[in-house]
Amino acid sequence: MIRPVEPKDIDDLLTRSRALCGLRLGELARRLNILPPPSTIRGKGWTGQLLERALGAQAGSASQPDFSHLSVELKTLPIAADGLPKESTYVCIAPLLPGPEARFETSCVARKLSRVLWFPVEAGPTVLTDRRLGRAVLWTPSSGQWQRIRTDFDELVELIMTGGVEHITAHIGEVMQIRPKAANAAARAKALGPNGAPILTNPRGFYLRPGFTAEIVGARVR
DNA sequence: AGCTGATCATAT
DNA sequence: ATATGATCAGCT
Repeated sequence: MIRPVEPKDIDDLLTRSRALCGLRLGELARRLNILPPPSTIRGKGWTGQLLERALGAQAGSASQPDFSHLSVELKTLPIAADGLPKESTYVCIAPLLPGPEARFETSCVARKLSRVLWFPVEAGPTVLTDRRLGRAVLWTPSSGQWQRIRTDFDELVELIMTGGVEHITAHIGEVMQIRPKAANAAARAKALGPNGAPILTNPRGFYLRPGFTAEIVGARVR
């Protein structure tokens, strides 16, 4: 295995994914001739990018699902020693101005979450290269899950589109929240201000809460 | 101990 | 600056 091509269909993708179950990240990186980062703090997105390579996803920062021809988004999910997701999961950038992205049906949230291949990965104190891959789960939201996602989306986007972006905190939302998503707190993006006038604010992103992703992958509780 | 706000790397 | 991939780390 050096640089796999795109999987031809969903079954192909799942077969490849299952073949990686139990593998340590260091071994996978070695097979792909990819160097591990010096530390997790300097390699926050490394695990996800490693899996993209391993499964033949299209690299790049296009606003498309990782496997666009299959409409499948790939997400790694860090699992702590207790079997539960350790972190929230970034979904996409939150719209700060009116437009198609502000309506749920045509939002990045709907596009990204319609089909997700969740890849559990050991997290915690172990060194990055010793972490093992888990069993991948292909997920499409149930009607109830869509409903909960949409309720949070609508509440959050309504706040933004009425000029209340500065009032948003990560406390809002049952399964999905909005948090800063930027290089740092000084980054600015154009948004709708309180009086309909444009303002500059820190860019935000949608994140799925750990409790929700635990439900999705059927994380064990001990 | 969990969560929110902040941050790190890479590509376009 | 905007998008992708995420985890860090201080505060409650």
